[in-house]
Amino acid sequence: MIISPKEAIKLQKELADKIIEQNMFEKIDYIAGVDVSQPAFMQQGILYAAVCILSFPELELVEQVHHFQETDFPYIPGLLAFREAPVIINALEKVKTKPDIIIADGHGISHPRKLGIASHIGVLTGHITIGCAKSILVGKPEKELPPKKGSYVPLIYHNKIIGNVLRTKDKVNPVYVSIGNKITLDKATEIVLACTTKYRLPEPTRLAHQYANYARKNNLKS
DNA sequence: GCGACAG
DNA sequence: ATCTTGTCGC
Ligand SMILES: [Mg+2]
Repeated sequence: MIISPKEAIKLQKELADKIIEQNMFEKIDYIAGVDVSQPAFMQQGILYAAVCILSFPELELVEQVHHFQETDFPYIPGLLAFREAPVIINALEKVKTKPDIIIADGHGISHPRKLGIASHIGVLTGHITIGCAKSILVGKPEKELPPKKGSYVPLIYHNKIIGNVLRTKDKVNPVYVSIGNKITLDKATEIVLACTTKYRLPEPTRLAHQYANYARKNNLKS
């Protein structure tokens, strides 16, 4: 029962209606970063997912887990979640320290059908999620982005604001922040910036990427 | 029909 | 996404 791209698109349209664009949290003590690592140019193969839990606002690593499994779904722009979300969700179930917010490496509602991987994970798990992508899938920046860290401009698609283009480091390419689930764009942007130190990517996602890569290269089991 | 196109 | 050392710019 391998879901087809056509069925995947239909499912995205249904799940998109379940997204809540309001802050559904009160306190933020722990933030998780999730990402996936895979062998070069392997459409079919094993995917390693990593979840890094950081204390907030200290940003100290308090727990990290990984999980790996085979995949059959190829990478198709717009359908990334059907390839990466399964292993990520399984990894999340191994975590002891339940995160208040999850930041995913990819888009949230800044997606052709409003259901990028961050929203996909949010709707399926009920978690509060934020999308933080490294490049644009759809939309265009409203105007030129100033070079200073902390500056941001709206990401526009069909004349609507779907996210924010955020500069997380002086004179370095920005990241694209969007609502995943149960949070507002303003709060999501504020949190991503608060999670940023000396690198382009926010610490949760940066560390998850690093650990997923480490787990895969060292054939970590479990 | 053509071009764009997260990771 | 990943491969992979040195090298250029701030
Ligand atoms: Mg990734």
